[in-house]
Amino acid sequence: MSADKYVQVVVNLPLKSEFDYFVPRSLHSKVDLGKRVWVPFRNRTIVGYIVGITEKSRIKKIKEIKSVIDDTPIISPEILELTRWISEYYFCSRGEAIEAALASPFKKGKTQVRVRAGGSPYPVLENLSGKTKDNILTAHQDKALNEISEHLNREEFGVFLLHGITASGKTEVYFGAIEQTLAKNRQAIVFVPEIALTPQTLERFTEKFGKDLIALIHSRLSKSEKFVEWQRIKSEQAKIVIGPRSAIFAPVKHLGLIVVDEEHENTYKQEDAPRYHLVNTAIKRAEISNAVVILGSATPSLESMYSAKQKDFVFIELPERIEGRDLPQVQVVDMRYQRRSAKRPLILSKVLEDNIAQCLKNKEQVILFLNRRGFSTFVQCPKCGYVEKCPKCNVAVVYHFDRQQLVCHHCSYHTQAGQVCPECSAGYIRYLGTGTQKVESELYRLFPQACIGRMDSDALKEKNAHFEIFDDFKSGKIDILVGTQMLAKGLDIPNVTLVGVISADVTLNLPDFRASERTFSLLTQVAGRAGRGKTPGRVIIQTYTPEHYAIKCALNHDYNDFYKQEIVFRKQLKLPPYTHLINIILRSKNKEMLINNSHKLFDILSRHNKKQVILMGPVPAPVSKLRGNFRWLIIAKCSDILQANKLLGRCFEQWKAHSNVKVTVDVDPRAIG
DNA sequence: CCCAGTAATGCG
DNA sequence: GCATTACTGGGT
Repeated sequence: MSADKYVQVVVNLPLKSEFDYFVPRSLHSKVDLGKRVWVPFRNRTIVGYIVGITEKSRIKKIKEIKSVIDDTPIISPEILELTRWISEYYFCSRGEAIEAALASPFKKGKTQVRVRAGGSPYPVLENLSGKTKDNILTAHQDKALNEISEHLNREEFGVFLLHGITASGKTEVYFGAIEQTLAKNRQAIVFVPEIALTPQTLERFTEKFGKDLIALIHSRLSKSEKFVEWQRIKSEQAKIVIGPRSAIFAPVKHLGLIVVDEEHENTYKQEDAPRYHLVNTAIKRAEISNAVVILGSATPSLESMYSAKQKDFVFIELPERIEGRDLPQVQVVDMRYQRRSAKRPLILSKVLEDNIAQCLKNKEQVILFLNRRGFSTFVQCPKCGYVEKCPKCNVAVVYHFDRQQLVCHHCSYHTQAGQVCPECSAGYIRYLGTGTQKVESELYRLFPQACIGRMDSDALKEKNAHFEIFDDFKSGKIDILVGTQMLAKGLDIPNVTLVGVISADVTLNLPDFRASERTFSLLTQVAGRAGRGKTPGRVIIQTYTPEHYAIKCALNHDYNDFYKQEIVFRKQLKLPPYTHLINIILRSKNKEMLINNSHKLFDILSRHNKKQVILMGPVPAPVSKLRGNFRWLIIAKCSDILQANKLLGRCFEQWKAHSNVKVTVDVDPRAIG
């Protein structure tokens, strides 16, 4: 008679504990780590994931598993380990982390893919050559690749930070490293910030390796399409996985290389539980599999650059553009000294207007960048000063011209735009502040003969086809493209010779300690869109603060200078990368209860704190009201996340918050609040 | 002492 | 997260 069997199971609920179940003898041979089981839970039956198998349990009244769902484990030991680490580092349950890992083929997914006539809506891989093929590396590329190769050959874990200015040929280095990985019979994962927006990257990958070796994962795939890609990866037919951050859970068997392109991008941070950051998580996965990580960027995040300076990452550099192309000439326009008319707002300076006209004359294309969508960013009554706000979020509503609506950019609230002030009904509402729609209409007025396109998240919804805008711009149908930050990435169009930044101040003045970093990075990326062909490019940046170092350094294409200045400020204020932040966001519809419970939690935290963390707050969050919930904030700064999380865990147990006060913990948040 | 509405409890 | 249980207080 063999011993009894019990399994430890986690479920997709925000519960930190594991649950023991008895395994009936008939199922002994079926249970295995990483398999799913049906288990009785309260009065219902739910899916659980087996994370442990033992011969005894301390639970008195134990229940038994109903059945085993999978014939073979759907979660590999590596992913089990990775998700356990995610739950500990990012303060979520193991069940939630595993759920995120499986989300790709087994959960969400479009049931149908819309196909437009004459083409396909998302990048489709064409088998162009099927073989690796055109390339002589520059001296810098060669040197960078050699350093990485050494590591790849030893099959040893290591992280490389590849700092390559725009158009310096980072992709060629990725290609070389991938070739080496394939030669060793191992697989690679390549991360891109937003798959639908980088069709050109994909094209280059298929040209190089052929579509048979590539598995492409993105959010628009249907469930069955995702499943097919998953199978191709599992069976090792596909050797190269290209995808967004969720591809970190791809069932790659022999992982040799992880490439994170544009590693500084904010989209690599997941905004709901589990709130993991891809760069951090990719490094962990590589560590588990003895793989190599390449983080590539023209503007590395302060965190990554700091790690490189500390010698935790190996730093490699591509300081020159390929084919000896010059960096675009950047000009900063001080908007304080621009002549303005009393009639209309100042949107385009004379310099920018003249340069656009010149481009149109030369049949060259123009990109105009403004990181704010909508028409007017706020509406105000000139008589009584009333500014219309979202009743659920307490932020100013944005006027959208096409819909004739006032729209909240935080929730789904929208209302019909009126003309008369709803407060004093005396004044006529004024539409102030400039968004992409207003820029678009100004361009129609100034250049009636030009073809103008707009590219922001609203345009995608309206037309339901941003690839069309992309295609039209690429083919030269569109002369001037106006858009938000989604224009900053990946666009590689030789005929674009002018890039205009309508206002560099939008991102610079956000209440966020990363505002300077984001501004510098956006300006650099956006400037990199100009002059990718034979004609040298030109960049015009409009700003009211031309003396700011983020703008000056972007003007000089000087990342090192920017880093030097920014890192001092981070050190002084004890901000990342000198410390880790943990955002503890409390929310409730009941304001009094929220404030009470926030103070209560803060007191418990202070009492238990043995210098694991530095506590700040509790204060109203920067977004003090969101979708009807009031929000308060406690910030913890620490040097050791795991230690700090243990403290948080103990305090939450004691806290016993009022049941309508909810709390979320965001580890290494991208912004405060 | 009943019950409805709300807060606390704990899931194996 | 959410169903179950405990509690609170107002009403008869």
